[in-house]
Amino acid sequence: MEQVTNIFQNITEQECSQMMHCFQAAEKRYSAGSVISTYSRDSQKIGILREGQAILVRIHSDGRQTILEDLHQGDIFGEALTFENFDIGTMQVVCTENCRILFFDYACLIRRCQKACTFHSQLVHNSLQIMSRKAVQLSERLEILSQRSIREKLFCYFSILAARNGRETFQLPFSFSSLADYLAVDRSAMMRELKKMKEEGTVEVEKRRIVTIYPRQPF
Amino acid sequence: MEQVTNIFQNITEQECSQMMHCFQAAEKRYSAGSVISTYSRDSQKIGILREGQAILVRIHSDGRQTILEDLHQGDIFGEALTFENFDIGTMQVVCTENCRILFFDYACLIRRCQKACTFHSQLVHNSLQIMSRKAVQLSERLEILSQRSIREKLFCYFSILAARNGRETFQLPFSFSSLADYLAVDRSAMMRELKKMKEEGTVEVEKRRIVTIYPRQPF
DNA sequence: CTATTTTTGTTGCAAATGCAACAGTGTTAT
DNA sequence: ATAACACTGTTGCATTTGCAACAAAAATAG
Repeated sequence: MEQVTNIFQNITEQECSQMMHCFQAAEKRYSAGSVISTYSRDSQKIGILREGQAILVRIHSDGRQTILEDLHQGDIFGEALTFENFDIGTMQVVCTENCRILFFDYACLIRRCQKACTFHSQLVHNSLQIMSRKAVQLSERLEILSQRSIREKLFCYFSILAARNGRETFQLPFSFSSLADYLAVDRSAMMRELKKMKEEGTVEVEKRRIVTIYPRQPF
Repeated sequence: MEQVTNIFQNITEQECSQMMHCFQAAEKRYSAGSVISTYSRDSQKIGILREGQAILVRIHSDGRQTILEDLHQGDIFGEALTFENFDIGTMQVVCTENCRILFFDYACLIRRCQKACTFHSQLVHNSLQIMSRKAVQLSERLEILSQRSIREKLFCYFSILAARNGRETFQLPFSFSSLADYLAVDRSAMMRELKKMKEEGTVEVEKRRIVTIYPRQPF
């Protein structure tokens, strides 16, 4: 079974164009910094982030705002999907990069349309996959951030990457600066810790290539 | 619109029992510490956590394990929903409390059964709601844990609770010990910080009743 | 190729944090 | 009623961390 990253995965070109019509789909572009107003205006639409990055924010009464969710390529969003018991209009989707977004009717996703398109099951499956994979990713990062020290955070993240790669060696997916952001720690403090770990021989670092050397397990 | 916490919300009793048959549903009980083996054996089943708590863990080759997800009441899980590009059998759902779990066929959820039950849309809608609400919750905690200091973490969490309650006063949903766990900080350090904040007058604490006093916004 | 920007690597220092340990208070079980 | 247990509140101390600041290397743009 393959990994689902695209809501239209395993749906043919032909079915897609058929569906676009069926669902009254429309693609729109937004520039970095702009607010996707369709979000609050038409709660019946859901959006698929085809390209770019965005955030889902909640606006507090005092003007402060909380980031509720980070949205990346392939993510699905829409009021129909995030409704909680707070007021409509207090939430916004804001583009942090130039975005390309495909909107379509939420009702179409959850029930079959008149024409009884056969790919509906696949579409629902893909949606569920994308959302549950997101939960796993978020939980993964939560586990990392729950670690108390920088050293533990590094270890935790490294072992996830190692496991994902199936070996003790792997490539960092981003720069050390971004790594510090991802681990939510100070970059210089992280570098210092990394240096110590190298000296102690618990990791080997060469550019973005990392080799983890697990300490002997006590038992 | 109301908050969806139960996958069967807005589905009548009658439809439910009809569905149970339709979906070959079965409820099982697990005691704390036990592994839900159905998870890896029958990948076509999904589970609904009706009662209790569980975790989704990945078992590494060296015996170590990573918690991928925390599962709480109402959560949906199943291999069909969490499959990534790692081996089957390396993941387990382990009960951390006594659990009551309802299993049913995943295929039934995503496509209409022979009898064309009308509540399918509702079921799919509920599933999507539950999963997206989970993403919001996880992101919320991520934002909190991304804060650098204990003070910022407290503020961040308190303002989320305040916003949720619609006022500056609210009740902590759990003990201070649990709060420290939730914020992933040392309890005594948190108490110390809380004391400082009380002295400075930025919060009022009386048992589990918290009043946040926002500092004047600079502009 | 050169200028500019981003990333990496370092350090001193003050402040924040975790740890350990203990006492007091409240809660629950027997 | 009393014991057992969980939660709260506190403190000293060693360690870790964040911050600020700077230099060098690497990547990118013009």
